[in-house]
Amino acid sequence: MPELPEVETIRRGLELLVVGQQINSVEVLLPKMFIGSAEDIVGASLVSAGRRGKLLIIRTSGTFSVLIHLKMTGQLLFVRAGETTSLPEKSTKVIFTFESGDRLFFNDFRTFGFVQLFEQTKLDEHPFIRKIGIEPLENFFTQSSFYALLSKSNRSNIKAFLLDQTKIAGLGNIYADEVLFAAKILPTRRVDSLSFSERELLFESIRAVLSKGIDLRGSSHTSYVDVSGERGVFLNQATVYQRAGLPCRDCGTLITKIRLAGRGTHYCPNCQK
DNA sequence: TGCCCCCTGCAG
DNA sequence: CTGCAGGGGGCA
Repeated sequence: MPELPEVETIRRGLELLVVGQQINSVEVLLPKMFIGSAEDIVGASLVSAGRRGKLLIIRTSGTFSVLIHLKMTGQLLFVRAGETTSLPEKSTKVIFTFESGDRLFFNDFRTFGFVQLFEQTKLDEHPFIRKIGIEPLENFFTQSSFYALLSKSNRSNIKAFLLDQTKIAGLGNIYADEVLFAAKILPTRRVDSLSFSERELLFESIRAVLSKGIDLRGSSHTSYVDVSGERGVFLNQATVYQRAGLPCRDCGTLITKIRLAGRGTHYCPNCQK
């Protein structure tokens, strides 16, 4: 499931492989997943690949930018002109073909994701972008800004807080569980019960775990791959996610799994307090 | 604030 | 064959 580290890995791939290319055609195979008129970007060149939380924002030389959300099972796959490929396949929903003959395939078997064309001068007014919270790896994500956010959510549990994209952008279920293990905090803890030192360690853990996720090119639990089709290796080092019933890497206690905030939630009942 | 829904593949 | 996987919108 693409979270911040996976989307960032894809963004870097797009920057390397498709930025600078001119769009020759856009083939939409499932209309509900493409918001806007494909012809509006034909002939435009891609000028940058950005990211806000889990949303990719590709700017073009024309009027429209291309927003892409991968949700649960979206993939963006780049194929060079003339390269042998099994694509498109049945999960392929949109195909971008460039002037060079290179192609970018948007695959999504559960069809939760979307591609949307949006006027670039109005991006700040985009209803979804407006709601996205602070970028945890940017410099303006400071301890004081984090504490201010926490103080506005006293009654929620810390796991739900971390998953809320309107507060901190980019954490999903995998990284939320991993962050809480790193911070030695139980996912069920109420925000207002966290001590100052716990808040401090939580702040550091968010940045450390997400950075490590990017370094390891993301998590490939099910369908995540980068634009070159490579899987990420973060989960090889996961401490709790998908490790229910296995011994904690630190203390050997068996990892527990519960359901919280509508998500499978994994933690070490000994290391996390 | 929490639960259901969108949808499909696959584990049990 | 049922239920789980979970990002995010919508609703009570």
